[in-house]
Amino acid sequence: MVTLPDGSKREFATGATGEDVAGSIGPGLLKAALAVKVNGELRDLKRPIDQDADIAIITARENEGLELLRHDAAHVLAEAVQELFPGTQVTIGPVIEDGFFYDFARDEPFRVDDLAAIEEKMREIVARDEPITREVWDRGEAIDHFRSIGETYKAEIIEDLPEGEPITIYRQGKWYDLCRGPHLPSTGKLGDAFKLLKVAGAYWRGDSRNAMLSRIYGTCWRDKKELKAYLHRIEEAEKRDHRKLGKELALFHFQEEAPGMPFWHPNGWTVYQQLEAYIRKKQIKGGYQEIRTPQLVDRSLWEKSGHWEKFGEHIYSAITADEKQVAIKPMNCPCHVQVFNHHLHSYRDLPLRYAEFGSCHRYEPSGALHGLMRVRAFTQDDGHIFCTRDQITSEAEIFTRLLFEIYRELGFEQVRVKFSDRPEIRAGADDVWDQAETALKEACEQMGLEFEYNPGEGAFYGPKLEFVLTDAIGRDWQCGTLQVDFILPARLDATYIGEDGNRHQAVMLHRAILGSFERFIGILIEHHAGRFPLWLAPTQAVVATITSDGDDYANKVSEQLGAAGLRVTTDLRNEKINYKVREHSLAKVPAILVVGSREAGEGTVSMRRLGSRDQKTVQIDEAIRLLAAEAKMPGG
RNA sequence: GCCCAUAUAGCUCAGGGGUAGAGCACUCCCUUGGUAAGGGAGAGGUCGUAAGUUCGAAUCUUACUAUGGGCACCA
Repeated sequence: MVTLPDGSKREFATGATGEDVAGSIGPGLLKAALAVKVNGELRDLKRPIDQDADIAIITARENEGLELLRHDAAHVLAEAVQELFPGTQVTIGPVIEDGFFYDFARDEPFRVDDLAAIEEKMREIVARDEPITREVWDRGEAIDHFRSIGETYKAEIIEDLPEGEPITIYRQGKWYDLCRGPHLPSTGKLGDAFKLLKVAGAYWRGDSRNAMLSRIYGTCWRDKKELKAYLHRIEEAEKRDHRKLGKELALFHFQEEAPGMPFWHPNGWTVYQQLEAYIRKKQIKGGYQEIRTPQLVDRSLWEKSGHWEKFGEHIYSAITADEKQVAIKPMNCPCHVQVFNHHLHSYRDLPLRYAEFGSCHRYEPSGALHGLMRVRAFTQDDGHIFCTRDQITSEAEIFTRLLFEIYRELGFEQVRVKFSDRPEIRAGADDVWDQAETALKEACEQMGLEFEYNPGEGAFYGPKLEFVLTDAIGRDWQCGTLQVDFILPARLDATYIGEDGNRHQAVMLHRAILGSFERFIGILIEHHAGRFPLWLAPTQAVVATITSDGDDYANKVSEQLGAAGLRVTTDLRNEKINYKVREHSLAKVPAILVVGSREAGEGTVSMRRLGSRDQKTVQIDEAIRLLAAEAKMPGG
């Protein structure tokens, strides 16, 4: 007796399979069926259902079905590879977002050029429509078997499976692999909506001490249409790549002599300065005092803070003429403690909120560099709040409100919060951790802040909140952070005089909203696809003439816009207006003000906004009013 | 740092053992044209760097550097 999702019940003989159930409902469903869900557990279609159960037939329409397709694509890939490249060992091949990959162990890594032949072989295997069957093997025999055929990685995987876990082997044609399953009934069900995308190296078990395997990535969809849509989506994302736009819009560049360190050009630096001015305004309003600390600080301070030992390999340093070693600061916190410590503080002074647009350098591994997103020279919108333990909750709350306000004003409505608590390796006593975690959690609760729990992911000195925003095309970026720290104040003796007249150790809250200006601007570029809102746009308006008769008038208009605080340029070139419009549109200038004899006669401009083919003719004053209002920095 | 790929004019790219090519941009000339490329001419590169093979290397080999895609890393 089985119960279908619509509540109806059907009777079957014992040993009936998912296939039988699907077939009894209809031939269409039988054809589309990929697997069956028995009491919530996904199973092969051909596996007998040995009890009364709730049954759902899974087709490609369900996400679970799509995942099955991807999983099978990985298997077909592995079969193809082993057919074409005998001696290659298989390891693992999971489903990932939008596709799958399979890691192979091979002396010669795969090359991009190999993909076409492998994909061709995969299509052949699909065409063969090999039935896929499930077998349960004895554990010891399985290990011996895989070892005997030279599949040492598979043998190792089986050895690591928990005792009692059935060892299932899936066979398709002559090929077979250890797999938990379930799988499609046959390779033909995979269809043709898959594509191999790239090769990559990947460490066995994700550990850089292990051998590097050769990974092949692919994507797989329900049909060709979905595959095409996916490939289109990737292309669209590439169009907003901040490195491409950075070049096109003349925002910044990188060069070989300073890898990972951006050279900001006038356009990019304008965006930077606007963003900085905005954050400065918000932070001052939010009760922060801005400070500035040195770039070069003697090694001894970093030794005392613990950074030299723990992060030494990331620190740039220099030997001075008097043979001292100075570190180019990789972070600002120790310096902020120096400012705090320079005066004696009463509990009445707390909380004390210091902010610095702190320029930091970190020697990041070469392979980690990525445009503005991962750099070696960057500026944090850093801040440290010195407070008492009792103030952690309220300070966390005040900070989080500020952060959400800023994200919203910058156009990011969707923000997730992750709460990371004590890691295995940590400093400080457990009762201190209890207090820090409780305080942070209370702050979240008081604000009604929902968070994902990220166990064991905290900093070694304290728990933290991480703020992840979602951009216009749905990608997540972790930007803001709030970290509770009891360790650094202890190491660097940050204290205050309490009500009782005794010295107490201050608590330090490390916090950033943007994270780094470089990275955040990269995110903004991609979020807006290069079309910055007016307040951030490097050039806000261009006044373009139709003929040289309009030059004087254009200069006058331009001057007035400039006087109103707008960033404006004038295009008097001997070019057709079509040409000028095209060029400034490609440069993503938000407003093109065309002036000809008509406008000059009427004291108007013909305003064309980026992204629109329409234009409207307005008085100069009106144009200034409209643009100046829109160009206002958010947040009052 | 590790694997794979890439590096040719300001940009985007083609070419390929016999001493460099296109389009755009740039300069000059003609054109004064109403909302996404008007026409003509010219200038511009020791083909990422360094070795090697060769009569000859931008082209083949190796190393290095940077960049890209991943992996590891991201305090």
